[in-house]
Amino acid sequence: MRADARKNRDHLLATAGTAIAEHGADVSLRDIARRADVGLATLLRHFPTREALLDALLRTSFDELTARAEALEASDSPRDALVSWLRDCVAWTTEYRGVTVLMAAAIEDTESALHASCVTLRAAGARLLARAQAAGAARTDVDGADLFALVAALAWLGDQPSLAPRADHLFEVVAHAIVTSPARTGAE
Amino acid sequence: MRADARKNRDHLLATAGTAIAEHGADVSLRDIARRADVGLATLLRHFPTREALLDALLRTSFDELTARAEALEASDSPRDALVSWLRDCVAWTTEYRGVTVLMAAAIEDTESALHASCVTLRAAGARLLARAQAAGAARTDVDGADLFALVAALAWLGDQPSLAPRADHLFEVVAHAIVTSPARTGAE
DNA sequence: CACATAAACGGACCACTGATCCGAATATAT
DNA sequence: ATATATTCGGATCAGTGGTCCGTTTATGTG
Repeated sequence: MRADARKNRDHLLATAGTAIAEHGADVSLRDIARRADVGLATLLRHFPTREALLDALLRTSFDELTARAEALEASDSPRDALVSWLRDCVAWTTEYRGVTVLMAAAIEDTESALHASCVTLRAAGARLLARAQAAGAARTDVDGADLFALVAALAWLGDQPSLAPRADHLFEVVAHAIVTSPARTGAE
Repeated sequence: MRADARKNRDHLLATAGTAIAEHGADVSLRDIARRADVGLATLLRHFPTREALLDALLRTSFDELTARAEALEASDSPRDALVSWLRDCVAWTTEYRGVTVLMAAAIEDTESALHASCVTLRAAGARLLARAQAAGAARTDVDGADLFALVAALAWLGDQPSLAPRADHLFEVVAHAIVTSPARTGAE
């Protein structure tokens, strides 16, 4: 890749990061390009779709989340590991308002640039869930896809300004519905 | 109101109903106008915003849901009354894809044409919840706003094509999290 | 029935969106 | 220094919700 192209790409990524953090994931691509002192066509050449841009932007976060899931697989409490990882997932999405809808669309759209990352994330969650289930610490009638959907719904909830104040509390309620009751997570 | 205006209004409402049922609540207003053989300006004069159009379109459904809630207040099982009403709410939104997001935005936007209907609905749910709580059949740490948010999240889940297959199952999971455990609802 | 007037209509327009094209500018290798 | 392949971005397109204003039309009064 040519040096100037690389510079533009990096600059665009940085600009997109702040723009999305400020105005949500459906900010105008033209605005991002403008703020990066670059033509819209340039942005679209580097990132042909909004999904592609987000994928590049969120890839490291994705990787951190999956890495954290793997680390937690060695934890001594499968229940706490699961709940705490789920909490991290939901909390992470609050950084980038609007990303949840795109992820939900991407998980079953193999064409989407976000598809692979979403599938990986779901698999990581599924492993944590399976471990908790094996330890008798989680309902056995939910699977990885259920978990993904539930996290997405809770994240969406946090994205809606009017519902966001309830998000944390409802996370606890829903989390208790998944992990089996013996000992409460102690967070409420 | 002049006779021709009334006719246009009714025709627009009918056309909007089918258009939204087909393509979701964010279908192009221009399309609706076109299909109704009417100028976009005419649609926007009758219904100045998309919310206003939806409010007119969904008002009867809203009223049916609140009426049903009131009827259920006399039921002999506060727990079943609550769960079955919640199920109805979620099921209803599947008729009009995309309406959930607008309702979530409207519940705290007093300017929105949907605001009043949403507030009424939330109040109806809150009464059913309070009754269940009084009967010891529901968690006491959730309120009407929590209920509204939870229903919205589950409805949103059903709106996402990739997550929709899980919606029914997850409704049961979440419902069990709200009503207290003594007797399962028997739906799983 | 004819006509005046108030009401409703809709085409033309605006600013905005994502997207595409292609001539101009430019970095890089020879 | 030059040739070439790469990158750039302005112009343009079809689409969106929204507004304006001249034209049409329904309606009730003389």
